[in-house]
Amino acid sequence: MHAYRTHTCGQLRAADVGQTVRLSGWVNRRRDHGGLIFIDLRDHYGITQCVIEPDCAAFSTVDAARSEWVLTLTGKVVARTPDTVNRDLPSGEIELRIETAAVQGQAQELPMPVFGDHDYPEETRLTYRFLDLRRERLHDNIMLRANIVTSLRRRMIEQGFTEFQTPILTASSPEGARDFLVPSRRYPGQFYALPQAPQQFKQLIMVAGFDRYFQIAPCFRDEDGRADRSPGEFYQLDLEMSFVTQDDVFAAVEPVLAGVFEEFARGKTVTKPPFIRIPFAEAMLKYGTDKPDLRNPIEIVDVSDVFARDDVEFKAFKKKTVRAIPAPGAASQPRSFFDKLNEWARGEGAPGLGYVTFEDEGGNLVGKGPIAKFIPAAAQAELVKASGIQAGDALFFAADKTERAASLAGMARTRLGRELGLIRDDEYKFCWIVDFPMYEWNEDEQKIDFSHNPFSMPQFDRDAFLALDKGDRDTILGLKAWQYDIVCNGYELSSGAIRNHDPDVMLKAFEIAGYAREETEEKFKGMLNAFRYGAPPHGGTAPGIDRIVMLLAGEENLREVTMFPMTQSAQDLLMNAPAPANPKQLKELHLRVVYPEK
RNA sequence: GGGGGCGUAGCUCAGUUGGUUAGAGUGUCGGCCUGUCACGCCGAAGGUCGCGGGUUCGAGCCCCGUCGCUCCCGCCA
Repeated sequence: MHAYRTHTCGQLRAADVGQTVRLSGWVNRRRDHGGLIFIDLRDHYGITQCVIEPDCAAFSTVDAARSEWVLTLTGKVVARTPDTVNRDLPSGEIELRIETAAVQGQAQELPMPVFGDHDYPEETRLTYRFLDLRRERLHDNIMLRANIVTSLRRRMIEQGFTEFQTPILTASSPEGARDFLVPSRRYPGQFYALPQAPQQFKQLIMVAGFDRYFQIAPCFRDEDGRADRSPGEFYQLDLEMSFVTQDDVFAAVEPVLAGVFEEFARGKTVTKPPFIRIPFAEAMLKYGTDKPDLRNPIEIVDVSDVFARDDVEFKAFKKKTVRAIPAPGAASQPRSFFDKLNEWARGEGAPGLGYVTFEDEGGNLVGKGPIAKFIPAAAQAELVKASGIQAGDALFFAADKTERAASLAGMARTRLGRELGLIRDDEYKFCWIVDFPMYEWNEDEQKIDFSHNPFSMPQFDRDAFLALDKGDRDTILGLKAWQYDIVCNGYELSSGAIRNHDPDVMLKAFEIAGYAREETEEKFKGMLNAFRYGAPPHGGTAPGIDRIVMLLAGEENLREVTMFPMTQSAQDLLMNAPAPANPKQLKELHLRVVYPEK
């Protein structure tokens, strides 16, 4: 007989009755009836009830065992009597009658019980992650993650992509997030950087002629965390293809994502390809964000013109961008509902959130509420027409400079959707956001910045682009890029582009963003050089693995789908990182620590 | 870097207007219990009320500071 087990704890059934078997696992639960002890033995595969009576030689061993001790139990599989069958347990028709018992590992009093589905503070869960990972919810989430990754790999390989590894120790990149730096021992004062993404490598792989690349790639960015953004590191399904247009990339990615979501959606509906494409500008108008949750039926409309009318006397909205957010059925909400939203808007830095409710009076929709009296019937009729609202609905207004009005309207849309219960939670709704602006105006530094990915190809004639100069500011800020995001249920799942593979256009693109040609040459030497020896047109994208798993697991926090996450403040409480380096290490690396003052 | 929430027994939490000895559940330990599966019953131990300072006759509670976790803003090509 095997030293530890003949079966797993999830394996034994009525058909195994009579066999002598050996199980190993953790004590999930111990029930002591004095003369009779039940042990629920748990391993990765399941739970089997084991029972022992006092006349057995192993009794004292089992009697001493406590929760989470690791035991090896040997004995006969017996059928439970009909009245003691446990229907909730796959192994519930049988139990193991313990004959011998061995303790493989004891457990101290637990800082966090494994049994049960109670919530525990993040700090405890992270410090004792190995215990948390034993618990059903996290254990299942991590297995789901593994299965999703396997499925993604299979789907990519089936589409003719090849997985390549790229370096972890590489060069720092300008633009983008803060880098993690790794000091060089051999070159005093010089540093490697961890890749923010394998961006340049995958483009070099295309130049090298490999045609279709993918990788489950670790990415490192030294930025602060959020619920949907791990601090420090995360994983992407990084992919790149040669000789493709935007449509080709979409056609390659859609079946992979739709497929993997179908596979793991557990009954929820998934958008069928092709996913709809929403231009960035339209998304900002209709949804007030570039990552709209399309499960929310509310669509924002611009009503600046209505409030600009001479017969509308509401001064607060004059000469501003005014966006209207229809709130279906909200007219019947109590006054407190509107007050709460107004208070929330103030908290977001807005002057407030005006509203008009609409009711049917003799076949006409009539506006009610604090600001309705400033809007004459003709203007109200225009609001109704523009927003498509009906009797019993309300219309909220966000008024400000265009960008702020759009953003506030977007947040109000999300909030209203949630509070009015308009968002179905049994759907995964995908869309592409396309036609991102290439550049944006940096108000603080009074300069032009890359809006998103500096490696994207501008949607503009090559010669005309090369001829742009400072005087063409409006043209430059109006430029679109071959740049696209995939959004699902309000989460940005993926960002990608058709790349700029033309060294002249690339130098020009960086020059517009304020980088001297020499600087760009220096920073991107490897890639620019490669582009001068025959570069194919190419493009790709990189769906975030962690967010995909989070969505499919129905979680709202990445730590629930990450095996060993850091805290929001980027500490690893289990391994105790970061930690001071010892003097010998520092000396070898030619480093001296200068602590911040105060 | 900034704002909000939280921090009381191993764990989850309650704790009144600032007032006697800070409670409950769970876990732990001891006793009883042969069919439980959140087993049950009896009993016990267990507290730097995150930390430091202040106000007060008196602080878990009020004030100031600080630390940690978390959510958000900034940041995230």
